[in-house]
This record gives sequence, C-alpha cells and structure tokens, in this order.
Amino acid sequence: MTGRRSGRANSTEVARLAGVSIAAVSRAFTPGSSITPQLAEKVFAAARELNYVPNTLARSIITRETKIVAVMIPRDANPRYADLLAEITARVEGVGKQVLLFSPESSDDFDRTLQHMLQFQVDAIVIAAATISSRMAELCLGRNVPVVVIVRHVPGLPVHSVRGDAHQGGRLAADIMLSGGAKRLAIITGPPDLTTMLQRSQAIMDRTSATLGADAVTMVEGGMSYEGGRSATLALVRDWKPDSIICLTDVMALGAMDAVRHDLKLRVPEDVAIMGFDDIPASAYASYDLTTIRTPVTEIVDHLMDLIKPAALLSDPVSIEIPAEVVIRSSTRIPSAAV
Amino acid sequence: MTGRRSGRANSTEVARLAGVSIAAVSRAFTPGSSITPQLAEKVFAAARELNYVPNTLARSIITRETKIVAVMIPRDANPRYADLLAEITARVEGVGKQVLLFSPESSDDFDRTLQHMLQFQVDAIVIAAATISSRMAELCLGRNVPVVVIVRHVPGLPVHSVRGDAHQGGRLAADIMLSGGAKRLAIITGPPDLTTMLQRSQAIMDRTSATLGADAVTMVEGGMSYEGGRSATLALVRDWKPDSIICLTDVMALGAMDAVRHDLKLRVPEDVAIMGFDDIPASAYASYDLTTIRTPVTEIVDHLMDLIKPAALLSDPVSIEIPAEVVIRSSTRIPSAAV
DNA sequence: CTGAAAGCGCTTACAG
DNA sequence: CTGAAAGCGCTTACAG
Repeated sequence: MTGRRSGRANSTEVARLAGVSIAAVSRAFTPGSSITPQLAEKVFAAARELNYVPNTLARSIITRETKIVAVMIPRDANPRYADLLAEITARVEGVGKQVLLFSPESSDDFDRTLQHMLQFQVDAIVIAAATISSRMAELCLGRNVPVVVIVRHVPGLPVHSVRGDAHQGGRLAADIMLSGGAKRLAIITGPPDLTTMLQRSQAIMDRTSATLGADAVTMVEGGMSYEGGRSATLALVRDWKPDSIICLTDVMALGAMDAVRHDLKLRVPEDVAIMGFDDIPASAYASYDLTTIRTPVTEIVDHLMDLIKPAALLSDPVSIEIPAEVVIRSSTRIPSAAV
Repeated sequence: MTGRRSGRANSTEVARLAGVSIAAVSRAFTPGSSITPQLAEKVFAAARELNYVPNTLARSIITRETKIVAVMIPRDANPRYADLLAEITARVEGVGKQVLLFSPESSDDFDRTLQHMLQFQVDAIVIAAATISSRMAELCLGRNVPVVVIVRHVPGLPVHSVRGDAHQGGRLAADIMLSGGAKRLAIITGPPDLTTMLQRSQAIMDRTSATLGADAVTMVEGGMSYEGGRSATLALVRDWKPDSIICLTDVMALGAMDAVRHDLKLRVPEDVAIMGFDDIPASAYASYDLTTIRTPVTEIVDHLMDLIKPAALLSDPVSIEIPAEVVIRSSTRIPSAAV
C-alpha cells in the first residue's frame, strides 16, 4: 500500500503533494464550498495517496460546532433506556451528529458530568432519567448549549423537558382496572423521589378513591426490580388481599405475575389482575401477555430532536407531555359493560 | 451571576483577568504540571468568574489524545448488546475516557463509519457484532488507532478480537442435553453467516452425532427473534418431534418455551427440554427459568480494556476466547447418573 | 475559483 | 516556577 505512513497526514502535506494551497484541501473536503471539480480531484488523489482523513476537531474549534450530542444516562437506569438510547442514536446520526455517552455512577456526579460534557464543546446535552442543578443548567444555556431532560421532569429547572404524561397514564391504568371490576386495588411503586412515579401513583389513587373510596386502594414500594415486584406482591396478597395490582414498571409487574402464579398458585387475571408501565419486550411474550401503558419512544425523540437545535435556545423552557397509550393484553379482566 | 456572558471565555480572557500568562492557565488546568498553588488559585478565581471551561478539543489537537473511544454497534444488534455497552461505557469512563457511539444501519456502512470515527481522532475503536474490511483495519492501525472486534470473530482480519468460546459453549450445551437423556436433539440457529452461530451449532452437532448418531440431530433457522423461535419450534415439533431443543440465543429459547407450553400444551422439560445462550434477564424469571450458556461480559470487557491501550498496537493481533459458563435452571432435565 | 495570511483555543519546549 | 513564542490542524474573510 503506497503512502502508508506511521503517522497521520495533515492538510499541509496533502496540499504540497497535490501542488495546491492548504485552503484548497479544506474546500475540497467541505461540501458546497466553491472549488472546481478538477482542483478537488487533485486534492482527493493526494489525500488517497497519503491516507489523509480530515481532522474534525481542528475544524470544530473554528466552526464552533462539534457534531457531538452528549447523552447522560445514569448507570443504574432501568433497561427501558436501552431502547431510548438506540432510538436517540439513530435519529442523531440521521442529522449528521454522533452521541457521546456519559453514565455517571451516582447523582453526586451529575453536575460534574455536565461540566465534563461542556469541555468537549458538545452541540447539545440530553439528560435521561436524572436531575441537574439550576446552576449547571444556566451555565450550559449561557454557553449556548441546549439542554433537554427526557423521561423525567424537574419542576423549576430552566431547561426543556419531554416525557410521558404520567397523570394521564395513571388515569388510564386505573380506568382499565376499574372497568374490569376492581374492588381492591394495590399499587406497587418505585422510589418515591421520582416525579413520574409520584404522578402515576397519585393519578391512580385519585381515580380509584373517587370511584371506590379511599379504603379500596393501597400503595407499597417495589424497588423497581423483578424481585422487588415479586416480594411486594407476596406481602400484599397475604396482608391486604387486592383483586388488582398496578405496578409502576413492567419489570415489577412480571415479578408480580410470577408471585401470583408460581408462588401463590393463583390465577391472573381471575384472582388477581395485574398491569404495568413501559411495554418492555418480555411483556408481550406469551407467558406474561401483560396489559401495560406505554409512551411512544418515537414521539419523545421527535420532540427531542427539535429541542436540541440551536433555535431552541431562543424560547423559554418548554415542557412537553406525550400522551400514554394502553396495550390491552390478557393479564387484566375484560371490561364489563356496566362501567 | 457575575461574569455571565453570552459566549464562551477562552484561556486568554482568563489569563488577562487573573493577571497571568496564558501558559499559567493551561498549567492550572493540567493536573501534575509545575505551578504554585497560589498562581493556580488566581487562575481558578478568574475562571469561575468567567464560567471558563477548558476546550478539550484544542488540547487534543496538540496532545494527540482525545480521550474518546469509538464504539460501533449495528442498528439491528440484539438486545444483549445493551448490557455490553453499559459495561463498556462504565469501564471506559473508569479510565477517564468517553464512548462515542456509532450505529450504522447496514453492513454497507461499516467501512464508511470507520472513516467517520477516524475523523474524530478517536483513541481507539471497538467493533461489536460487525465486520470491517482489511483495508480499513489497516488504515486505522496505520494511524496508530487500536481496533478490537468483540463478540464476533473475523478470521484473517488484522485486529484484536475478544469473544466467548463458541465451540466450548456448544459442547457444554450438548452435554447438558445428552446427560439429561436427549435422544432427538434440534438446534434453532441464527443467520448462518455469523461465525459464532456457526461454531456453536457445529459443536453441538459434532458432540451429539458422536453420541447418538447423525440422525438424532437436526437444525433449523430461527431468525434470532422471539417469534422466530416460537414458530420454528411449532414446525419442529410437528415435523420432527425432538425431545430436546437448543436455541442459539435466549430470546429464541423463550419463544420456543412458549410454543411448547402455550401453543402445544406440552411440558418443559418433560416433553421437550429447552435451553439457550446469553443469559438475558428474562431467562431468570420464574415463568421461564431457562437453562442457558453465558459468557461473562465482565471478562470480555476486561480484555477489551487491555487491547484498546496504545501498547496493544505493538503486538500481533490476538484472538481471545472466553470460556462459557452454564447456568442450570429447570427448563432442562436433571442429568441421569448414567451419563 | 484560488491562495496568502490571520486566527480558532490550546500546549510545550525554551529561556529566565 | 513563570512567560513569550512557536506551533497543533484547520477555516475563513480578504484580495486577486
């Protein structure tokens, strides 16, 4: 292979070999710039010869655009974020940018992580399932870096946010259980400090108490895991005897179903109806066939893509709520005509 | 907030405000460089005032180190790669670098993607579940960028590779079925162009034919999906009546289990024993409790971290195979003492 | 269209 | 330890 060198050729070397100016090689590699095809071809020939690859970093310093979008997903985020990340990556690449990943270990590191992102001069910052300080948010905005929080909402934070409509999703879930004839409804929640979880459970409580009275509904913590949902269900059925359980995530709901069927030898939905939130792949498998509430990932990312544009810096923070959809499967009772 | 500016302060402005040289601000932000604490503090005070954040890109041009590791995962990669990516990201951050993600749509784009990575001057390139041309591999190496392929192996490609030991994993799977008393064993495979899949099925075939004869084993395509595993199983049980099925991925195995129990009303493992590969989370759920073969992700990433170091450029391509482990659960028959 | 020159934000020998 | 100066690889007005 001719031109194979141990180092990396730069535009000066390419220019020299091609017998043109360094500005010419810059123009040859900048689509849409004014250069004759003949000149460009001379540059490309020399570039091939030298295995030249333009240095995007040097370009970025001048253009003030890195084509990099930083995405922060905390290390302990639930599996649902894998899909979200895949979708974001695909869409971001669709507009000619790349995703730079940051996965801080704990919330103490979130602000530090933001700082780190800024050092890379990223064009935009996406925060999934995490909160940041107003101070850092303002620092980013002051540097003209759009910041958008997805999936979670932090009231008062001066950044854009996109997420599922948790209240509406909660109401939807309650309505399905109530129309199926629920008389005693339990909720298995996640950590109480998450706004989304709080809003979902609040909406379910409100809806259910309004119809059946406050005594007909209860709430326990399920720790966001399969095992958490399973053991919470065991305790619940023993101590409170619900006829319906809404889990705030599908992973917990799968644990709940297994508790009811495998551990307690009861039937779903006849003895206990169960539903979840998220619509993860396993929920559709025949062994579970879980009724669930989902927020279309595509729509979240649609809005996200708008909000990471520079133009988004001009508007006041917007807070977008995507309506949830219900996926009816067989883990809940068929609605009676009565309701 | 004082010092809030619409733009971004640079080291010159910080130097001026602090009343020091621009070299001093560079040193203040470079751990380990020779600067008195007093001088550094003056710099930091000015930096705070101006919301200064060092520009890593400019630094990278000079140091020739970007602290960025490119990771390529094709868009259609199976869910297993989510875990792998999470682990890689965590470990890469552990050594002070960040992951820049690339998810090309089709294999036509793989080489183009490599080129793109090089433009970002990444410190190393990780290719998961994909192949690249020798030409591009050599181009990267010529630029002193380590390339390592994980999970998949491409014979003859001059790059490092780390993956599970597919032959040994296949033998392990066959042994479990045989020791459980298998007499007619079916394999549900993925796309035949994947070396890993080929090696697994070959090992299973060899082992089984050696014990039971070539007629006792068959092989069908399952398309790598839950639905694919399910429909392949339906056809298999109808046409060939296996007493044991090994699926080359867990996702297909879950589909196979549901086909046997839900669609065919047969028992697992009494009527048909089933096992898979990967040990995805759902395999551990009580409804499945799938026996499976797993390759420890941690060990793969351990080796990966070594191979993306600059020192790895000095050695000839190494090809590391991590031994697979078996996770015995209840979807397979208990081994009889006889075997 | 093309090139010489200035400049992006930083680091690093080189003197002191 | 500290600073003036050269330089990393590139882009972009500015003339021609």
